[in-house]
Formats: sequence, C-alpha cells, structure tokens
Amino acid sequence: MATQPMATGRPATIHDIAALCGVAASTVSRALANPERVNIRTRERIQAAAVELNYTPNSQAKALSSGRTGAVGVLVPDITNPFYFDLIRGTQLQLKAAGYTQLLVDTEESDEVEASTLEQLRKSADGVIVAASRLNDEALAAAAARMPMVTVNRDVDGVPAVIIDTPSAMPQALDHLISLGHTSVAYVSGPAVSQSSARRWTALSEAAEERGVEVRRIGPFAPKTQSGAAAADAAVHSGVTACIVFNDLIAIGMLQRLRERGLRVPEDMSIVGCDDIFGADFCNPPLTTMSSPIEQAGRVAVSMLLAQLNPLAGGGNRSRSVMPTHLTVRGSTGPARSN
Amino acid sequence: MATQPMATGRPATIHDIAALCGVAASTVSRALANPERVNIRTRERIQAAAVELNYTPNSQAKALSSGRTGAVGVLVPDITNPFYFDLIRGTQLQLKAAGYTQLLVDTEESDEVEASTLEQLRKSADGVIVAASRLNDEALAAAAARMPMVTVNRDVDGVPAVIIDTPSAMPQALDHLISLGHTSVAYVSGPAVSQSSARRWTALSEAAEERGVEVRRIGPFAPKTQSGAAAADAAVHSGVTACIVFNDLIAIGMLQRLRERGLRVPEDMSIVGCDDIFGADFCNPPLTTMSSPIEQAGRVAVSMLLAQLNPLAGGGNRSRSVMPTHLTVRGSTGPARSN
DNA sequence: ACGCATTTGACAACCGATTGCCATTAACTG
DNA sequence: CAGTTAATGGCAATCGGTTGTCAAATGCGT
Repeated sequence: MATQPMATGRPATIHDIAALCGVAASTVSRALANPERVNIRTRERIQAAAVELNYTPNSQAKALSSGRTGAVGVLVPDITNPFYFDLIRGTQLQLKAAGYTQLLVDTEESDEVEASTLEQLRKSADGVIVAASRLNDEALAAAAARMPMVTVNRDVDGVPAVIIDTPSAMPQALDHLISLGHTSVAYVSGPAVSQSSARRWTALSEAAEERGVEVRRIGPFAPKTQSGAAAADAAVHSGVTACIVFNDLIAIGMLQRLRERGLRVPEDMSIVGCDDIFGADFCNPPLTTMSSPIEQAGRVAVSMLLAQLNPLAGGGNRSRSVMPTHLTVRGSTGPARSN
Repeated sequence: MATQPMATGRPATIHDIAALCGVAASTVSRALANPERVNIRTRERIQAAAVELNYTPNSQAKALSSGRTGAVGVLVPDITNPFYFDLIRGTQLQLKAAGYTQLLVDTEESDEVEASTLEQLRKSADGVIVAASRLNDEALAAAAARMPMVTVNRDVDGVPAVIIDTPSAMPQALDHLISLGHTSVAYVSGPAVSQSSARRWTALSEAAEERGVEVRRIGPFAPKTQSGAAAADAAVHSGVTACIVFNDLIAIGMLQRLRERGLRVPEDMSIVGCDDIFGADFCNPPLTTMSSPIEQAGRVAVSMLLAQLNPLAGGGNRSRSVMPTHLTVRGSTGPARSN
C-alpha cells in the first residue's frame, strides 16, 4: 500500500513536477488542464508525478494568472438568523460539488458593509449570491453589472434572482384563518427595507380585500426573536385575533411574550409565521407557518450563478427562479376567540 | 462633495497609481505598506491618488507574493447544527474586525473531507480553526504542525485549543437531578469519535460514583434532532427517570418523541441537554441545559490564532483556553416519578 | 526516402503585488 | 567645504501558475 507521502516541508508546485519529469512547467500545466494537448505518455508520467508529490494547485496563483478565483461570495444580513442557516447549507453543498469555495460574509444588516464587501469581493470572487440585500435597487443593479450576481428574495431589473414565493401562499394562510372564524387579522411586518416583507404585505392585503376581511399592518420589527415581545404587545393592543408574521423568528418571540402575558395560543391569538425555520416545529405551540424550500433555494441560486460563469451549454440561463411555498398547519392557529 | 468615482471598467492597480504620480510601482507599494519608508509628500500624493482611483489591493496578488492570504479557514462538522452557528458568528465577527476573511467549510462529519480540506487550506489560508475535529490525534497534530491551528473542543498535545468546559458542569447537573429525587440516570452519548462526548461521559460517571448514583450510558447517537427518537426509546426502555444528553439537538428530538409516545416531560422523564443552542429556550418544555459561551469561544479561538500569526506583542500565547459553563434550569427537569 | 500536415512541448510574457538591493540625493558632522 | 551617513525611491526578481507563439518532432502519403 502506498504510504501516504506525508506532505513534506513545502507543498509541491508544477515546477517540482516539471523537474521530476524533465519537461517544462508549462507542459505540466497543460497536461493537467487540457490533457488532450499533451502526449498521452508524457501526460501519464506527469499525472503520476503529481500524485506522487501530492500536488495541489495553488489557488492564489491560479486566480492571479487566469482571472478566475474559484470562490463565490455569499452575503447574508445576519448569520445567526436560522433562515440563512438553511440557505447557506444549500449554497455550501452545491458550491463544493462544483469545486468552488464559499466565502461567507455577514453584512450585519448594513447597506454600507454590503456595498464595501461587494467591492472587495469583486476581485476575490468569481461571483456573489446576495440574500435579502439591504441595498437600493440602483446600487444593487450597478454592483450586478460589475460582477456575476444572483440575488435571493430580491427582485431588481436585470439581476438574476431566486425568489421564494411566500406571497403566493398568503391567500392560503388567510383562508385558513378565515375558515377558523377570524375576521380581524394583523400583518406583523419586517424591516422597512426588506422587499420580502413588502411583497408579503402586498399579497396579503390584496387577498384580504378580495375576501372582504380587515387586515391591518403593524411594525416594522427587526427580524429577531427579541422583537417578538413588542410585536405581541402591539398585536394585542390592536385587538386582532390572529397575526400573520413576517418571519418565524418574530413569531416565536411573540409566542413567548404572549405566554408571559398569560395569553393562550391559539385560543386567544392565532399566529402564522413565514419560512418554517429550524425550531418552528418544536416551539410551543408548534408554529403554523409558510414552509419554504430554503436549502433548495440556495442550491438553485448557485446553479444559476455557475451557469452565468460557465456559459457553455446553452442551457438557457434562466434569470429568475421562483420557489413554491405552502402553508404548514401546526398548533399555533385555531378557532377565533368568540368575544 | 466628491462624487463617488463609480468604479470604472477595471479595478485600479498600483501601476495605475504609479503612473498617475510618476513614481515606480514599488514606491506605491511601500507608501501603502510602510508609510515611514517614503517621503511624506510623495506618500500623500500616492494616498490621494489611491483614494481617487478607488484602489483596493488585489488580495490574490498580495497573497502570492507575500505568502499571507489574509484568510482563515473555519472547519465545522455540520453547518446546520445550531451550535456551530454561534461559533461561526463569533469567528466571523472577530476575523472581520482583524481584517481577515473567513473561509467556512462543512466537513460533513467526515475525517477524509476534513483532512483534504486542511491540505487544501494550507495554501489558501493563513491558519485554521477546527471545531470538533473528527480526525485522530495523530493526524490532527500532524496537520497542526504544518499550519497554524486552533481547535475547539478538542484537546491534542501541542495544539492550541479552546475548550468549552461542559464536563465541569456535569456535577451541577447531576446534583440538580439528585435533588429532585432521581437515582437512575442515563447519559445519552454523542458520536463515538467525539472527544466532547467522551469527556462529558467521564466527568459524569466520576461525579456519579462520588455520589453513589447509578448512571448508565446509551448510544452513540448522531448529533441531530432525528436521533432523538431512538435515544428517547432507548432511554425509556432502560427504565431511567432522567437523562443527561450529549447535546441539545438530540435532547430536543427526545422531547418530541416522548410527547409522541404520550410521556410527559418532566413528570415521566427529566431531560438535561448541553450547549444551550438556539431553540433550547422555546422548545416544549423549555430545556434545562448546560449553557456555553459558544460565540465567545469562537472569538477566543480567533484571538489565539491571530496571536500565533502575528507574534509581535509578547502577550504570552496561551495554548489552551477553557470557557466556563453553567447549568441553566428550565422546564424539562422536575421531581422524579415516584414509581 | 522526401515533403507536407499535424502534433507536441519549450520559451517567455504576464497577472499584481512584495521585497532585496542599489543608486541617488539630502542632511549632517567635523 | 569635504566626507560620511541616512533617507528615499527605482530596478528587477519573485511568488505559481496560464497562455500565446513558435520550433522541433512525428506521422502520413506517395
């Protein structure tokens, strides 16, 4: 059995291989990159030497000379938001499968950090995936013009995007609540700059109008469980019997706050979340929510980006991919309080 | 107001700056790196030009010539485990503060992936932080000899480590259970290769012996909520009245399974988790668990690594940092069933 | 065995920065 | 004012690859 050559002092370079085989470094480079351009016997000698020396190409050098870095930046507003866990896992898996490296950056919900990161990444990554961008349309379009980009949950003209179509499930959610006898519903909105939140609200209010139900909007709230307390208080104060909440994080926070206040869910207040993140199924009560294929969205985003980067197969680069969503009913919704 | 020069076609290089200022490229490089080596007036001209051209150094080129990449690899066994998200957030924050880039890699609980990633990273990162390594001591020590490394929750001779001292809280947990009348306790163990799990078990069994309590061990189980079902069944079958579980993920899974089986927590079974991850406070019932300063552990790991990389200030490089842990009592523990 | 087409592989420039070395110039000493 | 020292900045090599160019070697047909 070939004993693992236990990488010696310095990693091997193509020059080491070239010396060992008695050829030029460029030949080695070709043998490894376009094998058909090199005599099969030489090639095999080179490949054997590469294995023997435990050669790994230096990605920096490769990037410098070829212009491609083999890395993809993934920007998320808040790395601790479980929603992004799933997204990141999706991108990570797909990127690794394609031999790319993932550069994960937390932009801390700041448009400035986001902008400067994008500028930085322009040279150290081949492309970027930007989730829930906090930039305005103009800045985002400008950035996309300068480097391959795919956005997630953000629609800007000319920028390929993966959209998790939570809005389309809003009517489902509303019908679910109406069927339980709710007539007074609140939408607990997310960050003011969030396009997702805006789209969800639009879809919900349209559905409400069609059905002749009153839906009021409260917020905005930061997408964190801590915001749930204020959101719960606002909801209670507004007198509604059910809430559709921008995301599960806030919804879970509301669950906790309502419990503290001695209010029962769903008897006194029904809660519907969005996203179906980790934890939505085991909180108390389990959260009725709009389930999203988040991890899949990450994978699709990567595929779309890679299609941009390697426009070989004319596989018709889709520039917009909509991920379906559906309502998952759990324990946080129930018949309206008959007061 | 200086209108943002809206980055033109190609990013500026030091050559552009040199040409604009009428000096050599090397002078520009020096002016930016060691300002004191360059005449103040020249320097200021250069710096002004750099700003005007919106210059950002090309990190690839810098890495190639200087040997330092400005990147740090962070290896975790499973990116979807919430435990690591707190860790990752800690490393991310601290790395960014120090101007480093984080290369996040999910090693998929595989020692092979871990090994090959380490070899790869050897050239593309200045150092690595390895959480819950699945490698054996030998391989890990060998890897650490080849590049700066800090481990998390893994103790190997000669490798700097951050240890979250959950074992030290084991007596607390056990006393808590004993005080509630439990005399028959199970330890639900994690992966067989996990040093953390082994250490926790050792600490627990020692504490049990001192106190004359019987503690049996069941498992091993994969650190996922899904494993909780089997773990719960095993625990019930073993007849214990309380479990101390390797981590919160499994514990939460057990909570769900016990509920399915019609068993009440804590009336029929008390559960103590480890880590205090996202979700431990809002599951049903809220989980009694060993709280760990996970994010802080990530920050400390980065600090230790950076101290290795820049051995300037003789700030006595600690090679081992132990993070304290304590028991957080919530609703999943209660008086023993008096059968 | 000769000439032509084709394959194969060596050479060298280049990517963008860093850095050792040296020449120039300025400033200071005696 | 000569001589020494220090400050300054330019040249060129280097990092590890990629890639265009071109000469040499090969194979083919006749």
